[in-house]
Amino acid sequence: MIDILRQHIIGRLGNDIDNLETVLNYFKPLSVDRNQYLVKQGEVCKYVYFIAKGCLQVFVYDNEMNETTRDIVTEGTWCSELLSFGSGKPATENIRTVEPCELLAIDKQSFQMMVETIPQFDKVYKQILETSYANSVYRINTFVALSALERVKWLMEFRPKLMTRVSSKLIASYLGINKDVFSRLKAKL
Amino acid sequence: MIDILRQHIIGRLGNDIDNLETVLNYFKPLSVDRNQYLVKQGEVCKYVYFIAKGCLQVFVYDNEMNETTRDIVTEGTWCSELLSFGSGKPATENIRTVEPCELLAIDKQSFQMMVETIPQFDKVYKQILETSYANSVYRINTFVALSALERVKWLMEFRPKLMTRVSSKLIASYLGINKDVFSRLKAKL
DNA sequence: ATAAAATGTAGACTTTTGTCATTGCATATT
DNA sequence: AATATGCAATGACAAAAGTCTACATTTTAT
Repeated sequence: MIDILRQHIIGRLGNDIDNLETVLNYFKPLSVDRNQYLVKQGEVCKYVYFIAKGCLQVFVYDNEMNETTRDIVTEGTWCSELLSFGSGKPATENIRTVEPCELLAIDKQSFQMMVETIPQFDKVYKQILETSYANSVYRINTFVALSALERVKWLMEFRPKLMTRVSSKLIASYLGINKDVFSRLKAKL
Repeated sequence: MIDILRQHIIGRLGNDIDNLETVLNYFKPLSVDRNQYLVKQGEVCKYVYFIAKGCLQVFVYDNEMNETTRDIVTEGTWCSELLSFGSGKPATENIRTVEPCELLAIDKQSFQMMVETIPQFDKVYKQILETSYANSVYRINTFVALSALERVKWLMEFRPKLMTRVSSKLIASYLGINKDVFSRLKAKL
């Protein structure tokens, strides 16, 4: 399992990293059932997770406990409530497993030790932050002006695998449209 | 004008900074007319701007040249297409003055020299990035699930000054709703 | 100061989206 | 195996949002 992370890091920083194996030892492998919370709104996010296998939902609750999903994240990527992880302040979002997952978790202390051990690793946090920011910006610029139908088309073009992998309910909350509407629009296409 | 930036930096890093005045000298003051582009989609963003006075619009064009506004930024804050500035890749967004502006601009070379001169300044980039990310996340989680009316209410609660300061057209493109709808909803409240 | 251009509002109408109730199906639970 | 639970699809209807036109007003440019 750890090999997936090894490949990921080599892909980003190159394979001339001295203490790569030491670094990898900082990560704790976790097997998690589906529908388990990794992060809860209001609590501090203590880990950054690398998803070796599975799928996570990043979302918030509104007043009526409806879910709005900001992101659906699958294997080969990082996931965390970064701002809480970085600052130690309460998280503003929830993260929950959508499927049984294989995760590699690193806590803040280890993360900081890692940064000291391997100067290059400082870049990783920055890279994750920049990627996260880029995704958010993209999402705002893409979604805000799109109609429900256009959002569905977007999904089918750019994240087609999600259509079959996760529930319609989840996708609807990701697209910001009603689940009944989503069902109808799918039928239309 | 430079004093506004001085105060801003002191407010963030404290006033025990050795070379503060040297740092401030890196910034070029700019007076810009309204409706001038600071950054264009497709071109590289070469500066980070501090807004001493005025108002900027951060937006994208869609296929029909409609504008979608991701942010409206006023004095006392930083503004840039950070990802382009950081990577040297083409910008994905446009930035344009909404009013005549007094800006303080710093280019990348100066920015990097500054980071070397004042180690603390490394934090500034990270802070700007984190703040930008936090804003984006907030915006997604807030807006995606809100109706047009709720978005207008949100604006009146959290950014009431914009209502009188900038055009309804601009606000509508910021809220992601039609300008006629925006006009009607305002009348309702 | 004046003309030109852009903006804001309003009404009538169309289209899109949301809500609710119903049904069938699949998946857990005991 | 029987029951409960959650999810997806559909129809009927209500509500919201978008479009288009017209017109008044404000702002900008000359």
